Amino acid sequence: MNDRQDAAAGESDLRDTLPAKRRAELVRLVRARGQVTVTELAALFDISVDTVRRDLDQLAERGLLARTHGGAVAAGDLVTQDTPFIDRLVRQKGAKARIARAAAALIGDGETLLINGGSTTRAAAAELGLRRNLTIVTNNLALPQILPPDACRDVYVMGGHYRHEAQVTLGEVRFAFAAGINVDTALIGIGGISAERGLSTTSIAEAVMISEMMKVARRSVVLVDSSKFGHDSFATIGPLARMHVLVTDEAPGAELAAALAESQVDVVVAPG
Amino acid sequence: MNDRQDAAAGESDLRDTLPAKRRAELVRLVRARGQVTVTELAALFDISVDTVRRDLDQLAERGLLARTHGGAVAAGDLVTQDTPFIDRLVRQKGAKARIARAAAALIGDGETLLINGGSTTRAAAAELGLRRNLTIVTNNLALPQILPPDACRDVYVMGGHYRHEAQVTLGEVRFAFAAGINVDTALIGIGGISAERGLSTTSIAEAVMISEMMKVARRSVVLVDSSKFGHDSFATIGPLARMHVLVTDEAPGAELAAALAESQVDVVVAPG
DNA sequence: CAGCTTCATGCAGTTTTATGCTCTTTTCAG
DNA sequence: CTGAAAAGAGCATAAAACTGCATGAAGCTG
Repeated sequence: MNDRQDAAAGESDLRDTLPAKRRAELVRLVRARGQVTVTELAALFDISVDTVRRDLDQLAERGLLARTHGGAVAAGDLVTQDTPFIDRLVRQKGAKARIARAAAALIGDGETLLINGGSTTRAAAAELGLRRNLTIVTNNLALPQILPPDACRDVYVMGGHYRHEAQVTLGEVRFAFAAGINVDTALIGIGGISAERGLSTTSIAEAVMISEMMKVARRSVVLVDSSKFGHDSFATIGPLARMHVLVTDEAPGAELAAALAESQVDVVVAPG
Repeated sequence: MNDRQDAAAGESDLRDTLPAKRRAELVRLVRARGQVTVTELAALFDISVDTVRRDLDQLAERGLLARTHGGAVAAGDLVTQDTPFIDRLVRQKGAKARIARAAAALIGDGETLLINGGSTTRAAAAELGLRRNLTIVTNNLALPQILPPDACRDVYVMGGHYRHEAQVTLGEVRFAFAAGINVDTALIGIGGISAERGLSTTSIAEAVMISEMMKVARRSVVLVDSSKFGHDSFATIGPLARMHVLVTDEAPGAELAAALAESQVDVVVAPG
């Protein structure tokens, strides 16, 4: 390793930087290079590998990068996709799978569905193996491949700008909804839900997309696990009353439960 | 930088990648090429064949690819295509990959591209690793994941009806092109080409889609291997004059060559 | 300012992971 | 049917990760 001057610009004298700035620098590095190793960073910042590891863990927790054995890579660069096969019908007992099953149970044969991105809705889609003659519209590019083929009469993918990290398209609304569709049910995964701020998600584009989806659906089913109760994501989608059914893994607390009741939302708690 | 010349752009310097990133890269590779061999990967990543095998096994377990004797193929390809063994790789290296490289060489930095479905255009897209600031619009749902991330400023996916066998969307044209786009170049893979009937492909919907794509592109580049010379697919796209450049692996015969010349089509024969 | 807490850091010991090597078994092509 | 290539099963090793702990700086409190 080099003592001081590094070849690449912007990496000179990274020693004696404050922890917070060091982490910011670290994120910049991993984004620029694509990948970094723990030992490499330790030498670069002149700190121990333990500190580097702790930094990386913390940044990974915040979703700013993806931790791997030996180092870290840029956030979107890892494959985290689940198995696209139907044998998941039995497996998995986590909250997400339970929610997925409960949500799938709400769907009847022949329905038209609108499904947005996110791992929970993806899991729900995979649980639709026993349904028939479904028509499905989605902005999740991974979904068509994992949908049980026998269950779907037609699958439509919404066009738009591709967002690499989430494998979804997010569009100028005209672009996505030009056909003017109407559906029975929208299956929506979100980022946060609270009594005060209602429903929220990570980006404004996605919030707009979800809002549009809810408008064209006769019934809006929101899938969210209990860890997101009382937590608000960046972009607000709308008030609780915008959804008709909430599917989750644990009963919400008193405040949220009251707000949901007032908004006439059916709450489905997935059985263990 | 490298002492080994890399077969394709976007595959440069795959050695010394972190295990997790290497597997992600591996998935991208197999999706782009359709299939890969163990020995080839071992050389590419500079690791032992044992490690490659373990990687492939693990990824197959997660359903991200399908394992075969000698290598692996893309997840969906095992069922739909009759791929008994990897010998197709040899054939592909001969024709498809050469065409892909030659086509990618026609693209400059900052261009806007329209790319349709098909394995040849998919291979060409994977060769764009050295380009920068591309804007890409496609109806191929597998493409966004195999496009070299550094090469693309924006990726748009066209909405429409999902066709499972080909992993593409085929739309009511309004649905797909509502935004009214205009692009520099259309990269088009087709099913057949002949002096009498011109360009053709497998389905009417796809023929309509390709026809629309060619209309909004300033330059239409058609990719087709020599086995399709003189062969007509089910649905006619239009006359030869609709395209500007033909990229193929062998010079066409006299009759077709004459027709191409008359239609003022530039013929690019990919070097061996 | 003394005493307390919090945080960041580094160190040592243990556990896990990743990798390559060898040997045997299986698969595939001619 | 036979030989070569590929796969599978152990095994050894080195790197990385995890755990608990000690240290020292910074910040807060009365």
